Amino acid sequence: MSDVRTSTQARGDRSRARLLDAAVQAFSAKGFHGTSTRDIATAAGLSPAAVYVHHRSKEELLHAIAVRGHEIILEAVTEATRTDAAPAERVAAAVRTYVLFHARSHTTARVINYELAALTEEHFREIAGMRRAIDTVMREVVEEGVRSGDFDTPDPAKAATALLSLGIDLARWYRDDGSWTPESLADFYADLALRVVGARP
Amino acid sequence: MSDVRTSTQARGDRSRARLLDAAVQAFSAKGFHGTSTRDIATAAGLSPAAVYVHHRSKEELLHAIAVRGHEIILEAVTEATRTDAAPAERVAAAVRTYVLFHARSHTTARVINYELAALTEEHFREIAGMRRAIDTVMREVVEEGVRSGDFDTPDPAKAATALLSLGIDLARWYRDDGSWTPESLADFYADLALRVVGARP
DNA sequence: GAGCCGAATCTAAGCGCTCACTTACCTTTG
DNA sequence: CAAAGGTAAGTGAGCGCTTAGATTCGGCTC
Repeated sequence: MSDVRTSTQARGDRSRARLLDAAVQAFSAKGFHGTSTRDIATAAGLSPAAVYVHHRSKEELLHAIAVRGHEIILEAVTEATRTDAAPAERVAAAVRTYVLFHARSHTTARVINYELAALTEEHFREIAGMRRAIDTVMREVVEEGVRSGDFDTPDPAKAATALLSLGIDLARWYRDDGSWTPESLADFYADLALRVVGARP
Repeated sequence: MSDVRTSTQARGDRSRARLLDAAVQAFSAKGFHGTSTRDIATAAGLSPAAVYVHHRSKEELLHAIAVRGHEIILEAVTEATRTDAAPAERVAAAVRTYVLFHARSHTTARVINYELAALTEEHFREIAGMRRAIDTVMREVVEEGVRSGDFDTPDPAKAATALLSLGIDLARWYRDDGSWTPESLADFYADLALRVVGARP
């Protein structure tokens, strides 16, 4: 095993990651169709052709970004709700986690929420499945709270949709240079989530 | 005055409107950069060059769509809150109006909420001003309710942002062929808004 | 009311340019 | 030397937009 810093393998891995990172930044700022493969290569410090050494196509870059992002979110939300705490605590934890991700990783979040129409039909269906899974996690916690009598809402499915909606839209308007921190937003939205589902005081 | 159906003037007006309409559909489905001027012209039943008879550029089409859409929303929300009803009723009316627009006109709403990055800096600033005005209307109703003691929320500005956020994101996920009607969503979100601002029962 | 003009609508053709992606080749490293 | 990383120099296709000119039509003249 050789020095990691000079290994060909490690160099390749680093370039691959730099390209993905550059693609996230560019797709977020200019959109998939507004970004050229030259933009991505240049931002990664490589020649235009280098994109195709590590990725099959521009669309495959978007797909990789989308899969990774949705995996992270699904795991985080699942983790947050997989406790034996009361429904109120679990909903608050799920929303807090979800909001923190969308605020802290708003660049990635913008790409994986707003650029999905540029995916191939097959890739889109794959991502749509992951999104349905995230939706299901949130809806089931709300439904459970309603069944147990902890929550009171006229429509648990709409309530769950609204909670996810708030997190997603956060990625659209959130600015790093604003005065609202991810943590203060997570606090506010966690409290708001309990109002939305009608959690008993 | 000649027959309207055959007048040159009327033909021109109709083409202009058809181009704008085609642009809304295309921008919504494929994004600004994913749409070609040929797409727009073809959808409007005209040759590619006809776009430039009625509009200066592709960006100017987007600008016209954005101005129109924001004018409608600002007027609707202002109208809904300009009554001497109690704050709770005014917030509910504003949210109801806002949600109805974003559900019924989700195609337009998608364009004017998600394609603004493609505007020139000057046009973007113009639209940003209109968006701030909409934000102000909503925030002021919430703040007034808090001052009068009708509402109870730890952060009126965040609450107002959340209410607008819900409406905007609705345009992203709403489908005409879904089972949720604009009216049922408006009802649900109006009730939800009162929970969010902590309206006294 | 026939004949014509000017303005507006619209298109065929195509301009210069950038796009995503490929090929043929060199370099680095184990 | 084999395998992987990387690039210079393209490819054809499609882009936004322009130009030159044909067509349409209301209104004016006599």
